Amino acid sequence: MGTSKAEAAAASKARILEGAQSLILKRGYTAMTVDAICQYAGITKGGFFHHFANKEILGEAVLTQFWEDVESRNAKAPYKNAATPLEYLEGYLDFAIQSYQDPALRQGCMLAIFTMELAESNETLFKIASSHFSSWRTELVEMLEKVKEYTGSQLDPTHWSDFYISTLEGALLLAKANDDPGVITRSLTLYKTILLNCATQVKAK
Amino acid sequence: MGTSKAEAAAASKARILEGAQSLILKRGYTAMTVDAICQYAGITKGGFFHHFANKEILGEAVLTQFWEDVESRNAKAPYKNAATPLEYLEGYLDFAIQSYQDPALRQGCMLAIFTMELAESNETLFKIASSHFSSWRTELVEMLEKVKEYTGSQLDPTHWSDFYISTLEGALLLAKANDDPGVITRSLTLYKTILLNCATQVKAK
DNA sequence: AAAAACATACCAACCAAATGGTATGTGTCT
DNA sequence: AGACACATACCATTTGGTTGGTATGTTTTT
Repeated sequence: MGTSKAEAAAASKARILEGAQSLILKRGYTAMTVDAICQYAGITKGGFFHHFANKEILGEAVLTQFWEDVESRNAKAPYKNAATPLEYLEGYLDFAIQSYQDPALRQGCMLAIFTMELAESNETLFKIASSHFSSWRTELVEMLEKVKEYTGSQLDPTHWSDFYISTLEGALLLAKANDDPGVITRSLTLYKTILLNCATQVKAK
Repeated sequence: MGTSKAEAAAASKARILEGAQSLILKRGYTAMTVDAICQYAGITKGGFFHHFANKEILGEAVLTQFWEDVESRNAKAPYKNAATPLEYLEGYLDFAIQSYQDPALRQGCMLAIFTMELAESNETLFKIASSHFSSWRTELVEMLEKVKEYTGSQLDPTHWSDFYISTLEGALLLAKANDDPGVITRSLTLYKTILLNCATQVKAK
C-alpha cells in the first residue's frame, strides 16, 4: 500500500488548484501570489512551476475547473428530468437557489472576478471567462425559448437570460458587501416568482 | 493671468484622482500601481506622495469622490420633483437607465470593485464601500416604502431594493464580459417594467 | 531477479524587475 | 524667509520566474 509517486503528484497539483481557487475568490487574481499558493499547498516554488508553467496557465486551470464543476453539478440536477419546459425552468431555478445555500458557492463567481479584473489586462484569461458566460447564456436562452413556445407567453428569452445572470452575479457581490448571504436567496427567489408569473401569463399586457 | 501655484497643485491632485479612478475601473485596485498613476498624471513619485500619504488613502479618496459624484448627479435629477411616490420611482429608474447611457458610467462601479477585491484584505477600504452600498440600499428602501403605502401593493421594499442593486451591478459586469453595454439598458428596463407592474397591482396573487 | 538507465516530483538558492515608500534637494510663489 | 509643490535618487520588499541539483520511483536491459 502507500501512495505512489504519481498519486502524490496529483495530490500536490490538486492542492495547488484548491489553494489558487480559494485565494482568487478571497483576494482576486492579481493579489493571488505564487508564494501564497506554495504556502497553502506545502510546496516550494520549484515544485509549483513544475506543475504549472506560469501563473496565467494556473489561472486557466482554475477557470476551467470552476466551470467544469458548475456543469457537472447541473448535469446531475433533478430538473434535468422535468416533464415540461415550465417544470424544467422552475426546477432549474429551484436548483440554483438550493445550490447557493452552500457557503462554498457563496464565496463568489470565478467568471465575475476574471472579467472585472482582467478585461483590459489579460486577453487570454478574459476570453475564457467571457466564453463561459456566453455558453451559460446560450443555455438559458434555449431553456426560455422552450418555455415561451410551451406557454405561449411573450417573454423575451435573451432579455430574461441576461437579467438572470445579472441578478445572480449582483447578488453574490451584494452578499459580500453586506456580509449577508441571504441576499442571494432572496434575489433569486424574487426573480423566480416574477419570471414564472410572466411566463404563465399569456398576452397579459 | 496664468495658473497660480495653488491652482496647479489642485490640478495635479485632480489628475492623480482621475488617473486612479480610470486605472481602478480598468484593472482593479491591486493592479493599479503608483507608478502608472504618476505616468498618467505627468508627475513623479515624490509629487504623488506629497498629495497622498499612501496608496490606501488615495483609495479612500477615489471611493469618496466616486460616491459623491453619484449623489450629486442624483441630487440634480428631474425625478426629485416628482408629484407622487410612483412617479418618483418611475423617474428614478428612468434616470438610472438614462445615466447608464454614458460610457463613463458603463466602465463599472467602484463599490463593486473594492468589495470584490478587498473584502478580506483591506478592512478600511472595504468598509467604506460597504457603507456606501448600505446607504444606497436605505435610500431605495425608503423610496419603495412610500410607493407601497401609496399604491397599497404588497411588494417587499427590502427585497426589491437588493434586487435592484443586484441587477445593476450584475448588468455592469455582464456588459464587460460580453462587451455589450446594451445589457445594462435591457436589464434595467426589464426590472423597471416588472417592478412598476408589481407596484400597481393591488393584492393580485 | 538484479542492475542499469531513465523519468518524475520536488527543493534550495537565486535573479531581475516591479512594488510601495522615503530622504533630500530645488525652484517658485507668497 | 519660509511654505509649498514638486523632482531626483534611492531603498527594502515582494513579485513571477529560473537554475541546478537530488531523492525517489519506474522502466528497461541483462
